[in-house]
Amino acid sequence: MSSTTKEKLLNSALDIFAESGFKSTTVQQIASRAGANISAINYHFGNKANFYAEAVVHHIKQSILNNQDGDEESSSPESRLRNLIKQRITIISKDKPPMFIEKILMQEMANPGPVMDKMVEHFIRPEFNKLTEIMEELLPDDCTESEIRRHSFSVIGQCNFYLHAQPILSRICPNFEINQNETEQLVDHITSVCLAAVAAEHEKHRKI
Amino acid sequence: MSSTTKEKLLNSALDIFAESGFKSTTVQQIASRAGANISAINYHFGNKANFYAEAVVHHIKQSILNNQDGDEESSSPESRLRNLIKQRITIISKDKPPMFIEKILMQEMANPGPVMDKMVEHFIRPEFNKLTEIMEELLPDDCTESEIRRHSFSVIGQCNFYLHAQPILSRICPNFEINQNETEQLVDHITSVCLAAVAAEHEKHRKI
DNA sequence: ATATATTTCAAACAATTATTTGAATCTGTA
DNA sequence: TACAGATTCAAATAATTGTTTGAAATATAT
Repeated sequence: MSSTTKEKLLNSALDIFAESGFKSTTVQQIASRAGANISAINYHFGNKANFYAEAVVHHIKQSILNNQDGDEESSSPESRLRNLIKQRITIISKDKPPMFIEKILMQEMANPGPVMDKMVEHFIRPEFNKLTEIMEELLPDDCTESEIRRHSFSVIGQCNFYLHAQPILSRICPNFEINQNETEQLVDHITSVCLAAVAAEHEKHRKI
Repeated sequence: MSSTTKEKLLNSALDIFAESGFKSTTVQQIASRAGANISAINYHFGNKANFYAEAVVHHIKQSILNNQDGDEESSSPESRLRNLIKQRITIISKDKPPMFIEKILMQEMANPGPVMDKMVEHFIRPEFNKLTEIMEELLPDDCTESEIRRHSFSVIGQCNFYLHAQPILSRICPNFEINQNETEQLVDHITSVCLAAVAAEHEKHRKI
């Protein structure tokens, strides 16, 4: 429990930024929650914007370390796809309400800044590349780059909806709750939708 | 060109709010662009928050009026699905870069406020209901509510990805441009993915 | 133990910004 | 024309907030 002020600031920062956004969050709030003086932020990080950026990458790196479970490179592309979808959807029930990084991502999508680039490089692009590899294996060999890309986007789009559209979901389907059971059903659903699409693509290319 | 100050304010508001978000937007900016005095906003709308809300619903209602093209209630559920997807995707190329309302929606998703409720009631729920009806027709009769819902979400998720993840897309696939041609291909793709999933669902229910 | 560097803190600073105010101007009406 | 209400405007207000400052406290190294 001997964390430095700098660490305490970094830890207090993310959930407040995630909850209220960069602009609405005051350095006072963060400093208070960290039990630190206001000027500690400028002392350790220079200014608010840089502090925000450092806090985000700090937590991204940390969450990457935590989620480095075996990737089972060997298994079939089908089960690797399922696994990727599961990892993404599971964030909802595992992270419970928080999902700080996803909320930050939302804000950066609505209002892109320098932090968006860091998020893309640190965890979006790697995951997208992994997904693309899987789809390349699954789809017919004569699929174009564009076709593969569209199938990848279909996977991401379906997953992200549940991660990012919670405020819509809770209003449109108040009884819809993503518990452990629903999570499994979602993973099954999205996986079979994507695999059905893959099968249809094979069918189409066979006819030609 | 004889628009009242109130109208000029409403028209100048949305794109600035969409671009910078509620908090970052200053009433000064909007008043300047409208060629109005700052106090006009408080005079006509009471305060900034209410002005923001009124501006959003004003433009939602207006855009609903503009997009009230024939809905062809009679045609097949397949073509109605395709049509719904097309309408949604076409926003990108039709609205060109702006897409003010979608940007506002993004911000409300990242940081929900009273405006989110109005957006849900005014155009999200109606569209969702329409989609649900279509999916009910397409899917096997013994599909559960939950299954139908998941299929609907798959449609929305895929569409919304292109509407909302532009900042990610432009970074991850700099050469990916959604022009007229790509729009058509996207509509085709999403439609066939969803119909393939529907077909698979029929297949599954037949076996049981 | 002393000197040096680092870190913390309360207070001040400077800039921004939503909102109010009260006079001036315009608009329609009798 | 003259009057009443609505609207516009420049200026003032009040509150917030990121940043700076310089002294005090703490840690580090000699």
